[in-house]
Amino acid sequence: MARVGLTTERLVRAGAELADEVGFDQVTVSALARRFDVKVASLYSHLKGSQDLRTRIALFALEELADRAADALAGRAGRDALIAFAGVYRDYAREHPGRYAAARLRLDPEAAAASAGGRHARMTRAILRGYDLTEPDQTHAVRLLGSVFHGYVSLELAGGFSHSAPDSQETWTWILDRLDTMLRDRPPA
Amino acid sequence: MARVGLTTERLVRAGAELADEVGFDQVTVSALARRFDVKVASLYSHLKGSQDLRTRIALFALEELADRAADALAGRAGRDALIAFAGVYRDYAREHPGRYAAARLRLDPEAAAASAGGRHARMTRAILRGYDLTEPDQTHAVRLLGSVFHGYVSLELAGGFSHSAPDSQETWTWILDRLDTMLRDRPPA
DNA sequence: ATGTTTGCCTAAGAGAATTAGGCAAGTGTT
DNA sequence: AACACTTGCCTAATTCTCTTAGGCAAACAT
Repeated sequence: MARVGLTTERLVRAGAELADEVGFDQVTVSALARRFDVKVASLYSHLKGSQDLRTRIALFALEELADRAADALAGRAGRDALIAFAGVYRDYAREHPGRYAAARLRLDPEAAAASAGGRHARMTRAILRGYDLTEPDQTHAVRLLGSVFHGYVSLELAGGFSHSAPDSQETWTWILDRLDTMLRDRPPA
Repeated sequence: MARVGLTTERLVRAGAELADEVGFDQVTVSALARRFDVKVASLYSHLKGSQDLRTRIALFALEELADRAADALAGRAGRDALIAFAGVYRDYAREHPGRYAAARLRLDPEAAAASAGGRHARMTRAILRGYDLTEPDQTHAVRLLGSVFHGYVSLELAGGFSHSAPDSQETWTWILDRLDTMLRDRPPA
């Protein structure tokens, strides 16, 4: 009985790849076992079960995404930071649709607290410090940016913008441009 | 063997209710059969299977949502129309989270073509006629509104805005106000 | 070499999806 | 009212995934 060398770490990484290939919904302990050419029960030494696997993939994706966002933000501010940050989300979702879907998994409170969710929120706030917003407005803006990025990326991934002109990239640029302007302008009172 | 009177129609409606109660992901032909106190195999006279059930629930939800949106739009224009239309999405998602999730199901092209997706797009364009946008800008704006509404509603449903001030309603109003202003303003060049 | 840990196994049982084939409750004809 | 006919719901069987329990041997420490 040759040992394959399973670890939770390797399983989660492989699960993330599997998600990108077949969709996060299709990630199953059975499929993962097949991928390692191992019996299903063997995974239960490393994972609590199916739900645990999904949660771990989600946490992994959130970290990876936060790392990329942090890189993109380094040395940028204002409009540049906004564009770079937004691009990270969009690119990640297109490169890794399964992981992106995983990152949107609804986590239970304890998992959420241990997740990179907080980093994401802090980075968004950091970008907004480049704009001159009062406190409640900053929170509103955090929520707006989250909504636009997530919403756009979801719809694009679902194929919503693929069969009509103008192409998606143009709209993306247009939207970021308007958001930047909106945040810069003083509210009309 | 008393006949219960199953029909595709009744099954889909019950499936939609089930989705609202336990989540769209948990909607299963088995659960649906239990709900009608009937054996699972009996549903296969009315549905092609599990995937067919989910697709039908999605189409049902899209129609229902489009009907509500059309009602809300009747007799309104401009900013009022925007606010009413957006409110329909948000309220629907909060009243019927399972159906809303169903409506976001990725449909195969033929199902998508037969869906109310086109009505949704046309209504969004109708709202934008109240603003003075050139053609490409109108398409960009359709996509922006879709992204914001969907993104906001998803995040709110996932509990993203529930544990911090200011409350979600305030942000919602703030966002719609900014969108209205943005669409009204001539672009800065 | 020896004992301990532990990685992967076999076995077994439950729930979900799907297909094939059967009987009786309805429906329509005469 | 009796006829066949359609069809709604059934039983039965197969496949697949998830999960737990318990076992053997490989890796590791000494």
